[in-house]
Formats: sequence, structure tokens, C-alpha cells
Amino acid sequence: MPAKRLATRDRIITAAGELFYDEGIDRSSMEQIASRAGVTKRTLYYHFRSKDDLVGFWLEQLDKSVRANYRLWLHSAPGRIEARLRHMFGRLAELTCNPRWKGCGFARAANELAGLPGHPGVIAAKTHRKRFEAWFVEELRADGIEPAERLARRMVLLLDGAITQALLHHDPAYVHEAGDTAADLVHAARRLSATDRVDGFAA
Amino acid sequence: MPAKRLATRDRIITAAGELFYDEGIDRSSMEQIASRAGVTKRTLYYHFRSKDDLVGFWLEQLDKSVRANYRLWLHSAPGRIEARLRHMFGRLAELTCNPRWKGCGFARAANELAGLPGHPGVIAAKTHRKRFEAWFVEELRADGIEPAERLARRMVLLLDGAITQALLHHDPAYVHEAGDTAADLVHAARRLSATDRVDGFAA
DNA sequence: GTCTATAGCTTGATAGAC
DNA sequence: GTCTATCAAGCTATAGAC
Repeated sequence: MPAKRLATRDRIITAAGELFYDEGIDRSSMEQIASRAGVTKRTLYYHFRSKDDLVGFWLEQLDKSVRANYRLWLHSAPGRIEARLRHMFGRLAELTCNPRWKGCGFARAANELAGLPGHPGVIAAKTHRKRFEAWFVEELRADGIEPAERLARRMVLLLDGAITQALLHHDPAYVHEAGDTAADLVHAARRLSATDRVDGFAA
Repeated sequence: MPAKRLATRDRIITAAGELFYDEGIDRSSMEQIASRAGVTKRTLYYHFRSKDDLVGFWLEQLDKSVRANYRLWLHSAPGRIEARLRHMFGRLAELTCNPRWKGCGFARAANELAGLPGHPGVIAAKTHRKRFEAWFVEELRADGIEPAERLARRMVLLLDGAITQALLHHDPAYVHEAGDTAADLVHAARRLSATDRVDGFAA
């Protein structure tokens, strides 16, 4: 596979992603995507069988960068996970203040494509959120919280709630409130965590 | 204003709402809406200036029925608000199991129309969620929880998180988990509520 | 208030040359 | 792998009769 092919393909995905995110999937045409990528529609259809497929590839690529981003946010602060979760939500709150922020690409796609269960974009969005939840389980366990499954689920619930409210009201206070709630829940759970008590002896 | 005019207008809004909810706003055409309502496009445009306006009127009508529904759910169970919130989330969980359920119409609209801040549908969705939050404040206060503002905000965060997760995974467990979290948070807050202690003396 | 008819444009996707 | 050219269908919205 020659390098140029990949460059064109990536350029198309980037252009498509920008339009899908800014305008919505249905409101972005293949014409606009091709134009922004600097190719013709024929080239676009050479690389992607359909618009639906293109949406799927976009979200699969976005999955990697978004999860890497949250991982960075959670690990760029010191202390226990309570404090680091609060920090992570704080960084999200900052992001939502940017006028270019328009919600979560996965939630946007899932809502816009709610009537099409088998759509590649819907499948990619589901997969992304499942990975996100599994990641929270890992992070909570790494900080000595056990069992972590239910608490991880509560974290994704708060995160998605914060994203919806921020999209509606453009008010970072909702995201901060979600972060405080997340920290409160972890704090309360820690007292019940046997693993933590063992760590306490070791420390 | 003659009765027939209102009947036609309502029939159009109903038909539009069904299509907007099932297929999405952009994927529903004025042609389909007119056909489902049993009128021609010309009649449709006689009653509504544009498709955007029609979206706004649909959500304004939906606001009333959705809030009445949640009010019913919260009041159709006995006991303190902790238990009644759990019951409310339980009813929502049942609803999300219905294959016709495709998320929240307001969240769907806000996500699909994220690039159009002044759109009538976006404004209606914002207004709806603000009313919802204010209603939670009332209900918490009526049960002796004070202050109620932050807790009410946490309730809408959990509700919106539950809706997004249920839309993605079609798994009622997320909604039940949100309900349990809501009950836990209220339970923890009640111990700090001075008003409750006073009620305790009075009871 | 409702109809038939249509303007004017854009859509996703394809044909065939090179 | 990329191009020019184009398809058939669908879109929002409007004109003018009754």
C-alpha cells in the first residue's frame, strides 16, 4: 500500500469529521466533504463505499484520540482518583466553554442515527462507550477501589449527563457539578472498599 | 378561530412529531409529513412558515406531555422521595425497553441541531430542561430537602446520562443504576438537611 | 384553507476516460 | 487513483386557482 493512498484517505476522513462534527452528519454532503478534502466525489467514492461507511471510519478514528485525551486528563493531576476525576471533569468543563465545542461526536451520531440500529456510526459509538466504561473500571481498581463495576458505570452516567447539559446550556457549572458528584461517590465507596483498607496497612 | 383549523394544525404537529422522533428531523421531509397528516404541502406551509418552526412547535407541545409523564411517575409510588425517584427511573427503564423508544426527543434535537444555536428546536429543548431542573428543586423541597439546587442538578445529570446510555446500549441496567445513584445521593443529603430535622420533631 | 403544479436546487451515487 | 460529466430522485418552498 503506497503512502499516497493513505494520505488521501486520511485527508478525506479528517475533512469529513470536521464537517460531521460542525454541521451534523445529515447536513454534511459528500460534495462538501470532497471539496474540503481537495478531491472529487469520484475519488471519495473510490476510497469509501458509502457515506455511512465514512461515518463509521470517522468515529473509529475519533475513538482513539478521545480516549487518549481523557486518559491524559485523568493522569495529569496528582493524588487519589477522587481528585483526579474532579480534574478530568474540570478540563472537560474548559473544553465545553470553547465556542467550537458542540457536544460529543459519538452521542451526536447516536442521537442523529437513532432510527438506524445497524448503521456503522451507531456501532462505533456503542463500542467507544463500552471501552470508556471498561477503562474506568481499570482506573478505579488501580487506585484500590473494589468492586469497581457499578462505580465505573456511575462515572459514565455522570459524564454523559454533563455532556448533554453542557450542550444544552453552554454552562460549565453542570460539568463541574458532575465532577463533584463523581468525587463524592468514589469517596463514599472507598470507605466500603476492603482492598483500600489493606493498602492502608501497607502504606 | 374555527375548530377545524386547530384540528388540522394539531394533526400536522402529531404527524411531524412521529416522523421527527422515529427518523430524525433532517431525515423527515415536509413531503412525508404532509402525506402522513393527510394534507398537501401547500396546506402544511399555510399553517407553518418553515420546517424549523414546525420543529419548535412540536417540542413545545412535547414539553407539556413529557413533564406531566415524569410527574405522574414520581407521584405514583408511596414513600419518601428517595424511593419515588427510584420508581421514576424504573418506569423510564421500562420505557427504554420498548423497541419504539429512541431516546429523548429534546436531546435528539439538541444533538442534531448543535450547529444551529438559534434554531427554534434548540431553544425549546433548553427551556424544557430548565423547567425539568426547576421541577426537581420543588419536589426535593416538598420532601424536606434543603438546599435542593445542587441535588436537583445532580438528578438531571443522572437522568440525561441514563438516557444517553440507554440509547447506546439498549440496556435498562444503566437506567436502574442511575436511579440507585439518585436515591443514594438524596439519602446522603438528607442527613445534612436542617429542614428535615425540624420536620422530624414535628412528626 | 385547501388544492394542483412546479420552480430551483442539492442529494448520494455511478460511468467511463486516462 | 484521480478526473469530468451526469444520473434519477428528493429537497424546501412558492404560485395561483377555487
